[in-house]
Amino acid sequence: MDIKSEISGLVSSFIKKNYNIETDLIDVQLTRKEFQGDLTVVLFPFYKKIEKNKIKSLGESVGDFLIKSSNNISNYNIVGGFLNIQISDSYYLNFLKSIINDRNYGKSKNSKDKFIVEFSSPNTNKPLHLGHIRNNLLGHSISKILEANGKEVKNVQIINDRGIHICKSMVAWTKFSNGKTPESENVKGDKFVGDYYILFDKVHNQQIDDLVKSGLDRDEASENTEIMISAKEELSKWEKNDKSTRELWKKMNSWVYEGFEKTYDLLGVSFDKNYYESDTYILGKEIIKHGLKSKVFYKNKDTSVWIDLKDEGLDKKLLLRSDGTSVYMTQDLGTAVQRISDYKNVNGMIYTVGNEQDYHFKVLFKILKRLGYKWADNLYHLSYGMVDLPSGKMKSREGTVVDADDLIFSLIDRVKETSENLDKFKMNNSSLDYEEYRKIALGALKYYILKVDPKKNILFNPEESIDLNGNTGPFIQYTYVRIQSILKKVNKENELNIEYNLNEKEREVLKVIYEFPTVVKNSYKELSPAIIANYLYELVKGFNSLYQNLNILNSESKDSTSVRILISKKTSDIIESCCELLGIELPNKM
RNA sequence: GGUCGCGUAGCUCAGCUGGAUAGAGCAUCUGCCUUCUAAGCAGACGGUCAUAGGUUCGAAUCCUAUCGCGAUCACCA
Repeated sequence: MDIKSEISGLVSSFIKKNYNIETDLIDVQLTRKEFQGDLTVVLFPFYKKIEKNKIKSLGESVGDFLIKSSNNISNYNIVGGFLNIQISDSYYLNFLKSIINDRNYGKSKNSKDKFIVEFSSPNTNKPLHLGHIRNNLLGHSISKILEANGKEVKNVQIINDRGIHICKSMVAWTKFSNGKTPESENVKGDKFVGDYYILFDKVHNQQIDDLVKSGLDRDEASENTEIMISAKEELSKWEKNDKSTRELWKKMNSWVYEGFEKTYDLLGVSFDKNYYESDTYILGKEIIKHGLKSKVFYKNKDTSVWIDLKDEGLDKKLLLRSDGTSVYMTQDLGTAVQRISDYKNVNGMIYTVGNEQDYHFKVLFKILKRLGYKWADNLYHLSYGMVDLPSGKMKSREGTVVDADDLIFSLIDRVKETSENLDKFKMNNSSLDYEEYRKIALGALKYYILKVDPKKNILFNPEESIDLNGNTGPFIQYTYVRIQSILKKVNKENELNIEYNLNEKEREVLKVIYEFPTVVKNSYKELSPAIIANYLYELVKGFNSLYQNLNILNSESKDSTSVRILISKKTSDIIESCCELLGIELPNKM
């Protein structure tokens, strides 16, 4: 039985019996580091029921009672209104013994719940950037966290593969490429297509300037440049299913997908299924039709379709343009319904999308509910803050967007350089493999991004902000690698003597290990990888302190050696588990 | 203007459903490489938790107002 609930139960029954005080759930919490003890019962609430000067004697009698009735409790002390309870060494040691070979420690048994997690969801007109990195890392990590909590998880993305933005790239390519391809130029496909999108913008702006010179006002000019008109024609041809347009569209999108795949590989993410807006908008339109029939939606005079959500504190929302074409919301309705019917019996769906779309998802979920879908109650928008740069926001127009691939490769270079300057490698004239540099660089990036609460904005300085020292991914990887080299030196299983007296540092680490299952649950409840990341740091820091200050091997007694080896082993297991939840790979050497 | 989110050390961030003297890392300064890897350890310095009220035995945490920053309120996605 969990020791917390054991104490909670003992205390409340004791107080009821001896003081005749009915209590709510007794709050048992972890004792703060500065004080002696492991768990703390807060006695302040009893101020109301008994006189203040009797609190201490109340605490004492509770403490004495606890020691008498549980052999897991070895001691207690009272500071102010806090009853600090010390858990016996044998409890910790038995606990360690019981989990030492449990590779799934902290994870829940399969509950057969099925979840869909959507993330990434790019446009197909340009490469992935830093914002997508945060999205991908969050989505991937949440997916792993759900799995650790016993859910069956499907990872999906919705690819925005149609619209004016793709047509822009298509027009620019047709006009200016002379038939060049990613292969012929040896450029990554998404980058290749993105470059034509940029080229479109450049030509477009020139033509605007020309038109302005000839007397048009700027807004008008921007709608009427030669190249923009071509793009619109291309879009309309696409809508009409024009064969050559569709073929070009397919070709250029396939280039982009190839490029995306490479970036996903680099990030270590993958998807069970991709959805395409070019498919789902059709279903979306069907849903609108039904919604009109059932009067959930209404038609304006101009034949555009709307929903009125004013009575829910929201506004009216457009669902179909007057020309019958679909909008963002139309497609999202279709996508949601499609997914649920694809996967059947879905218990929850999580959308990993930036917080600029908070309102959109509020409305989407409301609409689905009004349409009568029962599962609409189980939709969750995992909303995250923007990634800002020291220079301000990322703006594609100003060229301040940080390209995902570029960023990753420059990080790998930096890690390599830093590593080569470390004394340990210089002195032995040795170095690491590229594979290790890659893992370290990505570990740094992933940890850096995931340790921040998802809903907060991140300030990202590509030059300076990823350190390799301190509270970073590499620190965690480094600790892990050191533990492996300890464990390599001892290959025999060590017997654990339950009579052993733990010292303070050992207790510290065991306390943290004890908390792991709670942390996994919390990160699921809050949908926050940051909880895992911050926990991981606490564990690793505690362990390092133990590691450095005590001679783990060859220590004064056989017992202390075996305790420390087992702690090392379990710490290493938990680091592995946490890193898996965060998508961080662990190097073999550092 | 309406709605939503954020504001904690010089910088980047933790702080779980209210609990003890508000915690880390970076930066600055002091020690520690003959022990298992110094990408480390031990320590110093650094705070009016945006501000003002309120609830409470107790508030960074909950409520209200104000200020600051951001997002959003499109027949864009």
